[in-house]
Amino acid sequence: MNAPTAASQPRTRIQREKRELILEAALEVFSSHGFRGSTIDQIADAAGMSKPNLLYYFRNKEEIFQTLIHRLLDTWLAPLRELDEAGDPETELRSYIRRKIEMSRDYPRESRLFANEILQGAPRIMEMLRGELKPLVDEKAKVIRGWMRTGKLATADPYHLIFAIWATTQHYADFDVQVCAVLGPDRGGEGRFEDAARFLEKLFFDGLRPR
Amino acid sequence: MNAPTAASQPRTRIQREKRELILEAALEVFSSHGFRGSTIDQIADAAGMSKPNLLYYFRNKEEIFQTLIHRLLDTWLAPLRELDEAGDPETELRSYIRRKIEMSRDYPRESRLFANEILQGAPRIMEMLRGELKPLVDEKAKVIRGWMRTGKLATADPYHLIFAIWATTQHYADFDVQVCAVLGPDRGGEGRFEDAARFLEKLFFDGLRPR
DNA sequence: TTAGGATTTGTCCAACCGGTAAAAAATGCG
DNA sequence: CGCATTTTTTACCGGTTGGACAAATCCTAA
Repeated sequence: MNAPTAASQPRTRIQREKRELILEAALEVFSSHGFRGSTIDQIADAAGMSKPNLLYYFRNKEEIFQTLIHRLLDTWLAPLRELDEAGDPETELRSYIRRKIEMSRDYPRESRLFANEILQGAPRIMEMLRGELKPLVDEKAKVIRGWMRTGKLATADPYHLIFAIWATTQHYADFDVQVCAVLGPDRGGEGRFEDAARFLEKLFFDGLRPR
Repeated sequence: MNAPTAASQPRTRIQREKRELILEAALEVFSSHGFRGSTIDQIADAAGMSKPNLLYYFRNKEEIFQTLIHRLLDTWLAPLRELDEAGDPETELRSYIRRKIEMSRDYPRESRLFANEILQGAPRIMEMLRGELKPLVDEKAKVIRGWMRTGKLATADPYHLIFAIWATTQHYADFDVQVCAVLGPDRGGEGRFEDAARFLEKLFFDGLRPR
């Protein structure tokens, strides 16, 4: 009687497993074609089931996307949340940069999913940006400003600093094909993430002016 | 007799004007929905004509996209081309950053067009990346490495430096809605580009470690 | 074992999408 | 003007897409 699409919590083992399977497939498909560019058939294929079967677990395409992106947000924001006011500013920011580069290496699909959505004007996640992202950034911007006031960090706009860290680190996930095309076949190996991390830590703390 | 779709050069005044009109509309539509997410109807609407009429000027959707992106590439790479080996390294890089930020402010659609395409694996522009972008970056990377050897610039990987400049500056075009959502209504005005330029110049040259 | 719910499949549909064909209208030129 | 050429419109087509629905099958607990 109870269709799983109506249930907020899956009732059976199968429902839990299949919903996971679908979300994994949806991540794969949505992250590489965007919302409009992805079809339910593609997701169903990737999940190894028929379209009607998939639609038994999710009301529609929109609901798959929403479920997926809401579930991923916490993972995605985790590195920023871990920024610890009590820690040493330089150490904290260095490991934030490192963690973000590792996320680009290990979870590029998640990065591209968000990038795709924001690029198209974030019509489906604007709430999340204002409701969860902004408060978190506001909070951490205060922390960074506090660090700057102690003199342990040069004074700069903390918001643009956070943007700069996002941009540079996520670049290696979102624009991976470009990075690889420019670096060429010899330098395009897995080492690029380690190189990027080293470069960025140096750039962010020392800058380009020789000392 | 001669259909304009077969002609490399438009023959009449109307053909020149209408093709321009279509490309302008296509930029608007492609840049905000990506290739697959855009429909010929949307572009035709934006250009104020019917779909068959549009298809009188371009063979198909693919040709509109290719024409558009090839025409835009030069504009897009112009700032990097202007990097002058003979100039002062710091001045040259500062104005490169400024120009790129100005491009994000003045031509955000062009930035998003490329971003959208690269995010989805660059299936339609991979040739351009390898054939035009890589050689240019290789050349400019050599220039930057030369500057570093003179001691006027700290030593760092020039490729990752270029990536970092692209990432941070284009972020303000590609992720504009996120930037605005995080900065909030009070700081979301046009000043954000000027703030960004100031922040980035300082970051790239001085870094975050207090002096 | 078996009834009742959970799951899966096959079938179908209306809207949309890229693109074509041909007729109609507008344009330009001698 | 008269006529050829260019441009626009109308009508249409085959394929795809999101989604509905009911029949068939599977599972599980009593």
